[in-house]
Amino acid sequence: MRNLRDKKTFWCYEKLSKCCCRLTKPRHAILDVLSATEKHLNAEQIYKSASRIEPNIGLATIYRNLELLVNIGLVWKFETGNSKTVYELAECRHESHHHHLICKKCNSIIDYSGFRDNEKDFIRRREEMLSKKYDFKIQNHCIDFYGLCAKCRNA
Amino acid sequence: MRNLRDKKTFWCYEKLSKCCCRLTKPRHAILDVLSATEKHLNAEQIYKSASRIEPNIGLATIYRNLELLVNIGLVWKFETGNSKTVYELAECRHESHHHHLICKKCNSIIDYSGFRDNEKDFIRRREEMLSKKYDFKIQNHCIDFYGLCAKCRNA
DNA sequence: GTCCTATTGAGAACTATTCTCATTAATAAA
DNA sequence: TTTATTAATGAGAATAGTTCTCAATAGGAC
Ligand SMILES: [Mn+2]
Ligand SMILES: [Mn+2]
Ligand SMILES: [Zn+2]
Ligand SMILES: [Zn+2]
Repeated sequence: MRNLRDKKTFWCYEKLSKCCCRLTKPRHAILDVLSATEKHLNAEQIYKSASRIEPNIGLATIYRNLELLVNIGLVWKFETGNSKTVYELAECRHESHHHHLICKKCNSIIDYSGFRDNEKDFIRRREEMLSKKYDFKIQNHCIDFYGLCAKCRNA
Repeated sequence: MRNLRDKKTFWCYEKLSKCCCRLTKPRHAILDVLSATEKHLNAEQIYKSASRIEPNIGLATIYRNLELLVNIGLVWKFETGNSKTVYELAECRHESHHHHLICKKCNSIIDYSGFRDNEKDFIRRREEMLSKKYDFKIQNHCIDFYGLCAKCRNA
C-alpha cells in the first residue's frame, strides 16, 4: 500500500480529511475508476472496475462511498429514469460542470459543456430571481434534454 | 359505471382511444387522483387515493398505467434522487410545463412556471443549437434547481 | 508503535418496481 | 342488444437496486 506521504498528495486527500474521511483503499480505487473515464457509470460498473484494483472490495462499500462522495461534492449522481443511477466525477475533469442530452431509446448520455458566457449569465440571473421569489437557496442545478440520438433516429 | 356516452366526453378519452387504450375504471381513477392535486405523488400515494375511488385496484395496475400514461404524454414522471419516483399530470392543469426547485433536505418540490418570454426563447435557441451540434432530436427537457427551502434553512 | 474509531466485507434485509397468469371487462362489430 | 375480441385487471410471486447489520480491520493522530 502507498505510504502516508504519498497519500497526502492524492488530489482530494485534503478535502477528504477536512470531512474526517480516511483515504481508504476502496475509496482510492473508486476515485481512480471515476477519474479514468468520461462515461457515466452505475454502481455495478464501478464495482467491477474497482474490483480489478481492489479484488476484495464489496458492493456495499461502493454504495457507501458513492453516497459519501456525492455528499461532500466530489461526485455527481443522477438518475436516468430507467432505474439505473449513474455517477461521474464532479471535479478534476476536462470541464467539470455540464448538462446532458439523454436518449430516451438507448439511454445513452451526451455531456454538453461548451457553454457560452451568455448561457452562464442567464442561468445565474435565473437562479437569483428564483432564490428571491421562492425564498430558496439554490446550490446547484440539473439541466437535461431528452430525445433521440442520431443512431436511434436512423434505426 | 358511467355509460359509454359519458365516457366519451372524458377529457382524455380521445387521446386514449387514439392509442388503442381503453378508459378502464382503474385508469379513470388514477387520472382523477392526479387531476385533483397539484402535488407530486409517488406510486404508493396514488395507489392509496385511487383505492378510495376503486377499492379493489391493485398496485401493479397503478404502475402499469402510470407507465402507459407517461408514454402517451398525459403524465410527467421524474425521479427525485431519494428513490421515490413521483408523477404529476402533464396536461389539463393551471400551466402545464414548468421546472422544479427541489429541497435536498426535506425533498419538497416547488413548481416554478412563471416563465418570462425571454426564458422560453432562450431555451428554444439552446435546443436548436444543441440539436445541430450533437445531431440529437430534442423532445423535452427537465430543469431542476437543487438547494434548501426556507423551512429547512431556518431549522 | 499504540489507540481510537471510521471503515470494511459478507450477506441478510429491504423496497420499489415488474412480471405471471388466470379472470374480467371495454369496445367494436354484428 | 348481444356477441366476440383481446386489452386490462388483481393477486401475489419475483426481481433488482440499494441499504442495513455486525464482527473484524485498518487509517492516521499522537
Ligand atoms: Mn455528465
Ligand atoms: Mn412539477
Ligand atoms: Zn439513442
Ligand atoms: Zn426543505
